Parts: sequence; structure tokens; C-alpha cells
Amino acid sequence: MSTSGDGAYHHGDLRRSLIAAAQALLRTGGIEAVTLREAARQAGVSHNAPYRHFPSREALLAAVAAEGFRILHRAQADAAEGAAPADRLKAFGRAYLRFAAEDRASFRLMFGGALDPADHPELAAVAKRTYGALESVAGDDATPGTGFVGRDALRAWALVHGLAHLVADRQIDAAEAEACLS
Amino acid sequence: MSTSGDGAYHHGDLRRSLIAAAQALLRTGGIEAVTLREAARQAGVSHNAPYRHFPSREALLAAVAAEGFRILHRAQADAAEGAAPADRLKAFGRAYLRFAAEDRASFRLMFGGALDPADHPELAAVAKRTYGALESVAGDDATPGTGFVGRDALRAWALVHGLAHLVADRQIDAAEAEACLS
DNA sequence: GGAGGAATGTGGACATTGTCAACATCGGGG
DNA sequence: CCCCGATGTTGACAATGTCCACATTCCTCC
Repeated sequence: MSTSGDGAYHHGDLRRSLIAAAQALLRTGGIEAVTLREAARQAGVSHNAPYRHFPSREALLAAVAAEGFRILHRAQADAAEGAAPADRLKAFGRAYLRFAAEDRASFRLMFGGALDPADHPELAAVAKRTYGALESVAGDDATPGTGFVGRDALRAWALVHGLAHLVADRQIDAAEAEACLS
Repeated sequence: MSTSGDGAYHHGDLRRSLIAAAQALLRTGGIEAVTLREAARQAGVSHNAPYRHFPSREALLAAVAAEGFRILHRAQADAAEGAAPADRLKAFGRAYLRFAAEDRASFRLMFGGALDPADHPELAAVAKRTYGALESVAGDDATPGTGFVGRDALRAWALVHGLAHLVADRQIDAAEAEACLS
């Protein structure tokens, strides 16, 4: 279907370039600065080329968010790999906090509620995968009735999630947050 | 300076009307749906009238966020009033979770990072007041060195904050979150 | 190897929006 | 009673998201 199997006709790999440009815009100017036309400009294509890869601005944002989930997932997998099973949850939490501190803008895009995963299947898939990994590490005290992990695991998740938001909002710094992981 | 001391020349109280319209837009369509022109339309004035009360769209959003902080502050004060000192922190948390559940859009505007309090003094003031009330209730185990509450209090705050975000994102429901408050 | 069609990119157009500048109107204080 | 500032209006402009018609490039199938 294409030379590289990924969509490389005229530009090379416009889809990837647009996502990279959007990431840069996101990190420097926040979500509002992510603009289809500016991403196209940075990729060196016309203002309408992005529509061959993303049906809307939201779809581009969703792709950037999905990429964020992939980065987070990899970081968590790396962190959990070298840890004893008992320390795995803590390692997960540390990786989470580190991500929130290092890429605040992506974190906010992923967890700030600007995107509804229901509208973006790919985003929903990677988000679900991340949560699934968390649940499996959080232990087997899942409560099938609620369709969710047990109360202690939920508390642990909420604690880390809240710390991450505080870190992303610069209300506490990363070291202070990590110190809270018992 | 005016008939009512609050700014009521031609329209009556345009500033308040604009905030109310913006709140409605926020709750139905999210932050992006809050538009100066639409707020003006709903208030029955021309598209430029809002500039007599808000220097920019962001300023209107900041005013809405500040109103959210006032609502939250009042709810917390009401909740803490009838509680024994030992239960006060829990009552605070419950009020916080209830607010996040009942007014998800405002919660996201207030804590989603879209607004930088440094740019909006009034918002910074009410936010600080809310945090101050929380600190005073969280007990006197504040750590002056960090300029912040002690580790246990921070943990408690982060837990509630994380639960509130999960509630606002509809990933858990309010009852489940409240059940996590020990 | 060449034609056809799909994938990709371009240019132009339109409505909406934030924002600025110039002008109109209203009301209270001198 | 008149003037000035507060408030509101009209007009304009640039940027943006999105749609449409058209051009170009590459793959596939005969």
C-alpha cells in the first residue's frame, strides 16, 4: 500500500511530522497553541494537507495524547521491569510522577479532560492498556462487581494521580511528590 | 461611580450576565465553547461590549473560575461548620468531591491548568483563600521549611484531589470516591 | 509496460472568533 | 446645565477550522 507501510507518499511521513510538530507546539504554548495550520507550516505543507491524515484538529490532539500514553506506558514498563514485585506499584507511581513533571503539557492533554476517549478509538485503546497495566500491578484485589480495582488500590491510584496533577500544575515539585509514596 | 456600586449603566449588570452566560456555555460545551461573542449574544449586547468588563477571553474564563472557587469555598465552609473538629478534614474532602461531581466543567476550568493564576490576580486570590482554608483544617502539622503542609496532610490533599479528578473525568462515580475517604 | 484509480497534497473559499479603533450614548458631578 | 467618563455599538482585520474542486504521485492490475 506504500513504500514503508506507514504512509510515505509525497512528503515522507507527514503524519509523524504533524504529530511531532503538534507535540512541540503543545509543550511550548499549551493546548490552545496546537493548531492544524501551524503544524502544517512546520511540516512544510499546505494548510489543508493535515486533513489527509487527521479528520479534525481534535483528532490530531488525540494522536498526540495517544503518543503520550505510549511514552508513559514504556516508562512504566521500564520502571517495573527491574523492581521486585512488592516494589512494582511504587515504581509505577514514580514513573507516573516523573512523566507528569517532565512533560506537563502532554500530561494535561491526556488527563485534563479536553478529549473524550469515546470519540477517538486509538486514544481509548492506549489509555485502556495503561490502566490495565496499572490494575495488574496493583494486585489481584480487584472487585469484579464494580468493574474496578479494590478500594486500597483505588486509593493508591488516586493518591498518585492527585500528586501528578499537583506536580503538573507546579503546586508541588517532583521530589516532594515522590517522597509521599510512603 | 454608578447607581448600584457594581457597574450598572446601560445593561443593568453586564459583567454578571456575561459570567452567568459563560458558566452556562462552560457546562454545556466545555471550555472551548466559552466564547466572548456567544456570551455577548446571550446577554443581548454587541460582540464588543464584553471588552468593557473583561480585557480578554481568558479574563472572562478567569472570572468564571474565580466564581467556582467561591462556590467551592462556601460549600466547604458549610460542610465544616456542622462537623466535629476531627471530622472536619473529611467533610472538606466530601464537599470537594461533591463539587467535582456536580460541576465537572468548572472543576476542570479551575484545576485543569488552562489558566495561569499568575495572570489573573483575582483568581489567584480566591484560589489561595481556598487552599488556606484547607491548610488550616488539615491541622497544624505544617512544615514551614517547605512552605507547605506536612507530608500526611499533603497525602490527604493529593488523595482527595486525585479522586476529584477521577470523578470529574467520569472514571469513577462520586459514591465510590467518597467511600475512599477512610 | 501502460492505464486507471486511489492516496496524497494544493489553492481557494467561507463562517467564526479574538481583538483593535473610532464613534455613539448615557448618566452623574462640577 | 453642561461636560466627561463609563458603557455600548459598528466596522474592520487577521487567524483558524473546515469544505470543495483540482493537481500530482504512486501502486495495482491487465
